[in-house]
Amino acid sequence: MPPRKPHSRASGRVTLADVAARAGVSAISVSRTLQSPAQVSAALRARIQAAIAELGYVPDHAARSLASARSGTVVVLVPSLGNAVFVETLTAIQAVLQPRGWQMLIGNTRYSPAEEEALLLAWLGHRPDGILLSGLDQTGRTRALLAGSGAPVVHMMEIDATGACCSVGSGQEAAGAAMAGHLLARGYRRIAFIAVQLDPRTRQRREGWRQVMRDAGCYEPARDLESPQPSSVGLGVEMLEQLLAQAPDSDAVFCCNDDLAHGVLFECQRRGIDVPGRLAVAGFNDLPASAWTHPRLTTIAIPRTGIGQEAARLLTELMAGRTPAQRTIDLGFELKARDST
Amino acid sequence: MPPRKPHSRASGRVTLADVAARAGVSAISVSRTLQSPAQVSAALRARIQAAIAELGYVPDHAARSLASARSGTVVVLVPSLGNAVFVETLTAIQAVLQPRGWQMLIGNTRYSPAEEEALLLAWLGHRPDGILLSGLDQTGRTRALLAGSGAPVVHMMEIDATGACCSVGSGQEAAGAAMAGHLLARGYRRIAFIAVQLDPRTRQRREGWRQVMRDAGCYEPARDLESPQPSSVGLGVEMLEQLLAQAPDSDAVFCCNDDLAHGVLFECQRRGIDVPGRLAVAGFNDLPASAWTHPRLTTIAIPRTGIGQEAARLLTELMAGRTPAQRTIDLGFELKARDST
DNA sequence: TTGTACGCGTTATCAC
DNA sequence: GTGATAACGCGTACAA
Repeated sequence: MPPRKPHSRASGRVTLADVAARAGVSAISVSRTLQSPAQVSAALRARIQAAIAELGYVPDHAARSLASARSGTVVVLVPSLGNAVFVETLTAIQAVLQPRGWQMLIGNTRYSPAEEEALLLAWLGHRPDGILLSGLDQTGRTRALLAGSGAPVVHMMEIDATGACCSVGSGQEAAGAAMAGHLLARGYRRIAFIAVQLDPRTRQRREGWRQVMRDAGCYEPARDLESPQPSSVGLGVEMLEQLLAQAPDSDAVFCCNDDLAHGVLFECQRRGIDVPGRLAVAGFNDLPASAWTHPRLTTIAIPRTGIGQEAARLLTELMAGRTPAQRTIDLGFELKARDST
Repeated sequence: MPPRKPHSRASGRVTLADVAARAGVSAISVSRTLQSPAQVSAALRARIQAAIAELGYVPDHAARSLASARSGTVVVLVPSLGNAVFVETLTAIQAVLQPRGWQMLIGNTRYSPAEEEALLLAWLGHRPDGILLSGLDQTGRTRALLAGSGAPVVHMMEIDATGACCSVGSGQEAAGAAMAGHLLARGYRRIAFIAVQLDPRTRQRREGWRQVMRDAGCYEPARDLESPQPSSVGLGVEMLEQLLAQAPDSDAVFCCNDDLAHGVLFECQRRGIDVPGRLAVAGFNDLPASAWTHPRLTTIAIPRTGIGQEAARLLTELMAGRTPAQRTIDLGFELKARDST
């Protein structure tokens, strides 16, 4: 019985074999010119490169990934893309990974551990060589998926005191405490805190503020505001209204991030509230605009570029199979005392 | 001679075959349970799904892509991630593509056609099923790569009057003209324009403004400012200084985008320049904060969510092999006349 | 330095 | 409804 006619399922695209045929060499030589040119003689290389250019060959990532067991991708999950903090962190990560041959698979979790889990599951099919996560509050299933993936993981933004996982970030509680200290030092006593989004980092900043306020004997629940809504300039306006309604004698507001503080600043201008004379305003994150508001905004800058760089560098160490010098890197923060306090 | 011992190159991860063995079925049944459950009997399906869960099986994207000639990915290239316009467009795209089973491979071109080309080349290795681009100003090589990829392409933000390619966006020149008309209608005559970044859309907006100003006999080169720098709030401050230096009698400024306008607004407050009494200020893009600035900013809103939705929808049509009703979709814009003019 | 044989994990195809 | 077999395009291992 004659063998069944092999049915071609070829994609019609230019393959390594096509390039090889064109250059009159074997496929593996083409592969080598791309992966480790040094192993191929200059003469062959030239012929092959010409063939690649003529045919417009683009290596097939799937085939390469399957054959080499390396995908050349790194999954990066951030809670938001509308926030300069994460965008700049992504940029810094890319600056480290791209030159070393890795591509980023970006996911936006929208501050939801459930969405994070779903995103991770989806991206895991790409067999990433490494994973970069924001925060430490993953779901149980996410932890299981991470463990099962076999890929090294680095957490960004927060630091894990236990050292159980690799992390690069800033101490959020310490930062919150520092701002509270700054306001007290400037003589403010009736200091409010506006917490929105209520993600773990927001809570930690608030905890730092509460602790210092309690220690100073100044903590009053009426000045401890919160809203689960996502942060925005408009929400800052709204929260200021709420603050003025429920604790009108407050002399300072510490907003859990800069967007909120910008809204507060705008609303103060609209109402003719003098900042910082009548009300001091502080933010968190040091967004680019915060250096230019009127008055210029006092805020806390976390080293987002540094975090991205260090996290990516740490991950490349782990992906190379090396044991990093430190598993936990606290990059600190900087209090930018400007005109609004 | 005995056959060479086959060297295992298995990745050690859970595969379709592992799940099949566990469930006591063939690999293809597992595959079908995942791809087209209807083809598998309920009994088998249950056993298989249990096995999948027990083993924590995650399908290998590379193998699937290789075998099926469909990658399930769509490349989306945007000029910036620091701009709410593109972030919101991305969100809208994802809302359409994700439920239909596609993943986004995001690239940030930083307004550079050369970076766009490099990014495209890198992502093309993933054999995307479709491609979403921002703008119409691609390099020759980019066009060649696109054509060679075989994937359908939709351009966003600008519209292609020739209909040569599929595009979804707003007429930038018309929008620029509309704002010029608005300012003239409000009685301003010494209207300046601040152009930064100088991407094609900025130039088109400026062209619209110039045309209307010339027609009104009000165009003066001294009020036509430009800077190649990337847009930022700080640059707005700087450009206002420049404007006041070279054309101090200007009675209105049209900024090519809202960041710039925010900077101008802040600097006006700092200098005590009354807006809009002494100087009217207008922006472009309607960033979320623009509704809350003091005074609230007059600007032009382009339907970024609609653009993302329609572009993604159009792309899905093309990816399905259908011929879309229209290849060019102009979603228009909306002039938000607020307090700053 | 260059080439041959084979396997990576999955789905298309065809047979039962 | 279920399964056996053969690709998909490339890199690893080994041979020459």
